[in-house]
Amino acid sequence: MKSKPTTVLSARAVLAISRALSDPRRYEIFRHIAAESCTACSDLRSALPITAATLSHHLKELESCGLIELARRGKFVDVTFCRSAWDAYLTELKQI
Amino acid sequence: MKSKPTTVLSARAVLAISRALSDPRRYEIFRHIAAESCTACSDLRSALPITAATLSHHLKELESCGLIELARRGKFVDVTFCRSAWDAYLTELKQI
DNA sequence: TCATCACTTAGACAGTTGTCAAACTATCGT
DNA sequence: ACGATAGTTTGACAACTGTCTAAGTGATGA
Repeated sequence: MKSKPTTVLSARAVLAISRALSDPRRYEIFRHIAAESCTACSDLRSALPITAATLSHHLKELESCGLIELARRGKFVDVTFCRSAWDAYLTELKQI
Repeated sequence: MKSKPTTVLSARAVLAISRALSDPRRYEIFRHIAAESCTACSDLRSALPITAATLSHHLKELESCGLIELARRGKFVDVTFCRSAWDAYLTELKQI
């Protein structure tokens, strides 16, 4: 009996996630987001020594591989961790 | 009670492995190795469309992050999958 | 010993990527 | 309407990386 209803990830998707995690800064950003589950963009900026432009770039990378979601809320941008994508990724790796 | 006696990976080690897996070709090579558990270098060459030099480069990358081990056996090089490193990596990621 | 085989090293090149400053867009408060 | 705030886009640059060819190393077999 399978207890995981997670989506199956293509090889491309797995690679995209691995690539996203392979940068030190992006990895740290990602861990912050995952730990908080949902953060404001500006919280990340004050927590990490990083330019707004660079943070924006990294967030877009993390979003494009499905690990996070970005949503505008007025002036701000909410960042939410997509645990389902993360679980799917781990499930895929576990098969190795 | 912990059932996993795996080594704890530093953040650097995790990053090194993620980086190693982020290249399409290297990922494919790695999966071959993991599937076979132990292969000869030349088997990989015949299984993948790749130059000897490039393969050598990728194997060294995979070795330097601890995912595989390389051992000379006469003319040949044996490639073995280090499951303990892989398990340690997954354990680390699972904590996210 | 000599040619071949299996792989490594060195060097070069093209493409990618992380980074920042500066200019831009959009929203909020006054 | 205006200025401040939050984030994005653009453009540029340096550093890195994957790839190949060519030359080198070392073992094997005749």
